[in-house]
Amino acid sequence: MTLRLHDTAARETRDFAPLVPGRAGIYVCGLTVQSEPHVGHVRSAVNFDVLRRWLAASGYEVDFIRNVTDIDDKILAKSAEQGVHWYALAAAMKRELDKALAAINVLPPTYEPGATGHVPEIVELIEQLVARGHAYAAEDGSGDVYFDVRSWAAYGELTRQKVEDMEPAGDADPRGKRDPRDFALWKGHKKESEPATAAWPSPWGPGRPGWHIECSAMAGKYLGPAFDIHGGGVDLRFPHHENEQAQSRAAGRPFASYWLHNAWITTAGEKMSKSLGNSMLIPSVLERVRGIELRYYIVAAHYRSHVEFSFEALDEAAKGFRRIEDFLERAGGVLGGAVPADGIWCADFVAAMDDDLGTPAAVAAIHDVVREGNKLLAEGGDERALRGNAASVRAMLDVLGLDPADEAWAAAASDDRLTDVVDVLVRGLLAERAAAREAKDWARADAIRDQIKSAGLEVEDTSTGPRWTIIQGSV
RNA sequence: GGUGGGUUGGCCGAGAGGCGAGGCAACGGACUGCAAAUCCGUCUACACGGGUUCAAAUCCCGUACCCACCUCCA
Repeated sequence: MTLRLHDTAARETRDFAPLVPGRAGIYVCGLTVQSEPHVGHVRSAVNFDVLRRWLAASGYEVDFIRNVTDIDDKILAKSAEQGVHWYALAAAMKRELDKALAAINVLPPTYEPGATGHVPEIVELIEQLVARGHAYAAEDGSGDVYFDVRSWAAYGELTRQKVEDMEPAGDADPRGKRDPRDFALWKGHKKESEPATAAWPSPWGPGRPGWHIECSAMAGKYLGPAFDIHGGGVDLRFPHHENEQAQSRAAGRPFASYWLHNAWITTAGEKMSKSLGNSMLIPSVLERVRGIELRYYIVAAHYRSHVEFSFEALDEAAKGFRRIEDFLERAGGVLGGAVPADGIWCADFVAAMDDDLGTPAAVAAIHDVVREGNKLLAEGGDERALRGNAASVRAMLDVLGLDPADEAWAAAASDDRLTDVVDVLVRGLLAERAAAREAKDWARADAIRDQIKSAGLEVEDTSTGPRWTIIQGSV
C-alpha cells in the first residue's frame, strides 16, 4: 500500500516517493500573525497535522517546518492603527495562535522559523538571484529589490498561467519595476512612515523582506534545496507559492516535489477573513464545543473540500464524535480501566488515509468499528474481541489526533480532582435514588435524576449500575 | 479577460461506470419502571438537457448556477 497525494502542481494524485527513503521533509506556510486565529486559520494547521501524523504513523521520519510570518505590510499597518509596536502585535497574536492550536491538539512543528530571524538567509538568497540575473535593485532609489519575472521563462508554471494574462503586482511603486508583474524580494525602508525597528541592513540599504522570500529562504535552510512536500491554503497558490518556487528554482534550488493545498472554510459563501464579528474566533467557538470536537469537525471533511461553516454542522459533528467517545468510555468500563492504544488500523482506514488523506472515509471506517464494538458491548461476553475493537478505535483516532485519552486534551479538560469531588457528591444522590428505585418510588427516583440533571450531569442506568457524565455544551 | 474548483437525500458530507458510504435528524421495533445509551429496521439522493453503454452520480457534449485565485489572505 502506497500513500498517494494530490499534487496541485501536477494536478493529479500521485504516489508519494520521498527524496530519501523513509524520510519526509514538509514545509507548510503558517500564518502571518496579524490578528486572532479563527476557524479558517486552524483548518490548514489541522489538515497538515494529519498529514504529518499519518506519515509518522506510516513509519516516516518527518521533518515538519511551519513558518510564522512575523513582519509584513499588514502587521505594520495594524500595529500603527492600534498604536503598538509591530513586534508586540506579532508576538501577542503568535501566543493566541499557539493557544488555539494547542486547544485542538495540533502538534508543534519540528521547528517554527520566523521571517525576522532569517534576514541573513534571505539576503543571501536575493544576492544569488541578483548574481544569476533574475533580480535587480530598483532604479528609483527606493531600496527595493525585485524579482525579474521576464527573466524566468518558467514563471507561472505552478498555477499554469501566462505572464501576459496576469494583472500587475501592487506591492510597490511600479516606477521602480522593469515589468509591472515583478514582485518585491526586498522592501527599502520608508523612513517617514515605518518604524526604525522594521528595518535590517542589506547590500541595498536598510529594509525588510518582501512577502514571499522568507519561505524560500527558510525552506532552503531547514529542508535543503530540494524537499518533499510544500503545503498551504489554496489562496496561497498564487502569488505566494508561484513566487516561492520561481525564486527558489531561479536560484538553482529544485524546491518542493509535491504541492498540497487545503480548501477554505467559508461562512455563507463568504471568506472567513471577511466575515463580520468574532463568533468564528477560536476562543469563541471553544465556548460552544470542545477542542476535540472542533478538530473532529475539521477532520471529517476532506482537506481539499470547501467547507461551509455553520454552528448546526459543528453541533452535529460534535454529536457524531461523542458517539465514538461514549463507546470508548463504556468499553473502558467493561474492560476495567483504560482502553489500550495499541490496536490495529482496519484495512478501510488505511486505504482511506493512503488515498490522499481520505479522512471522511477514515472517519466512516472508525464508525464501522464502533458499531461492531457497540454490538459486542450489547451482547456482553467476548472481552477479548471488545478489547481489540476498542483498541483499534483508539489507535485510529490517534492517527487523526482525536484520541480522547491523549494527554494533550487534559490541559483543556476539567480538573481531575474536581471530577473526584463531583463524583463523591453525585454518588450520595445516586445511592438515594437507588433506594427509591428499590422501593419502586419512581417519582422520587426521577426527581433525584432531574436534580442532578439541572446541575448539568446526565445519569444513565447501565448493566453495571448508574453512570454520570457531564452534558456537553451545558457548561 | 486568464487559471482552478464545485452543484449528491430533511441537514452535514464521501464516493468516481454495475455492489452498503458514514454521521445527525425523523419514524417504527427490541431493551428499560420511565428515560438515556445501544442494537435492528425505514426514509435512499446525485443541478439541468442530450448522448455513449447491457449498465451512468460516475464517461462524452452542451446549458445553468455557485465559489476561489490573478500580487493583503489559511
